[in-house]
Amino acid sequence: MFYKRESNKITILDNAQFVPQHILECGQIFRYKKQDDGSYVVCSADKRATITQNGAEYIISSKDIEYFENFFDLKTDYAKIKSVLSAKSDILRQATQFGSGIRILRQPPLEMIVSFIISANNNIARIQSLVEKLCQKCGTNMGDFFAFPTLDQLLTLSVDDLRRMGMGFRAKYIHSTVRALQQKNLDGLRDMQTDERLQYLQTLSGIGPKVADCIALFAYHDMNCFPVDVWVEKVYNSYFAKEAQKNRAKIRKELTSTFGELSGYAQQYLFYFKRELDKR
DNA sequence: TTCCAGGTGCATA
DNA sequence: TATGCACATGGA
Repeated sequence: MFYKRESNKITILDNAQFVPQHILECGQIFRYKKQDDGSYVVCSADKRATITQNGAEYIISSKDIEYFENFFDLKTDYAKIKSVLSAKSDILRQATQFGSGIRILRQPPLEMIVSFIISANNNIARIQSLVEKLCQKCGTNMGDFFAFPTLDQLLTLSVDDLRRMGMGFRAKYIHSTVRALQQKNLDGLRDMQTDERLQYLQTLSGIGPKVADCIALFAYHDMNCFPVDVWVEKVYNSYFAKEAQKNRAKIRKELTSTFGELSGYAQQYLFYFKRELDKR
């Protein structure tokens, strides 16, 4: 075990397998904040945790510690995954080294569905601010933070309410999708095969192939998925393409056939690697 | 001012 | 099946 769980905290003993910056800043979660002292506050559904550093160790503190043990996917061996991916190509070796502490979070389906509808043609800073506005507008006040809204709470919002928050053309997508979800048990999607799950998700308004992949990956931990966005397009054309390719379906097909059931992991290492490098 | 952001939906050929 | 364009908004 690389971590120790107690009643209200988890101590990460091996920081080669857990780096908060890598985990939180690789684009899979929008509800986190870095504090002035370097610690992080992370929110998911109606739960909250803080991550602080103590020498070579990280401490995750929360009153819902079992939830966050699962949330951070602590039972998966990422050393093994990185080792397999590194052997695939030089760029994967570099990417897994660069984002060595990445872990794919296990997040609530409803929160991922709404958040990634908001993500369409949007930038990460703005997605974060819109998700936070949504929580403040109709999520439960937990004292020191606002919970992500429940389906019932989301159902109280009109298209105009959503527009006033700044959702733009996504307002009607969210409005329509939360209504469709009244008839659906989102936990039932856990038992589906990859294609069936993606197919269902794409029947929802505002969800196309890329957003469906993100939801499957971050809410259902389906590692057969490889979301292709502008950044993955850059990754593909920089490191994998024989000739320039803009067709995202073709890019996805080739990359999933390269990485198989480790696709989701590979996607996050590559996304984080390319995006951070281009920022500099 | 113009461009761009973790795309999708819809019309057209 | 494939391509092109509109869609809101705010930061760089």
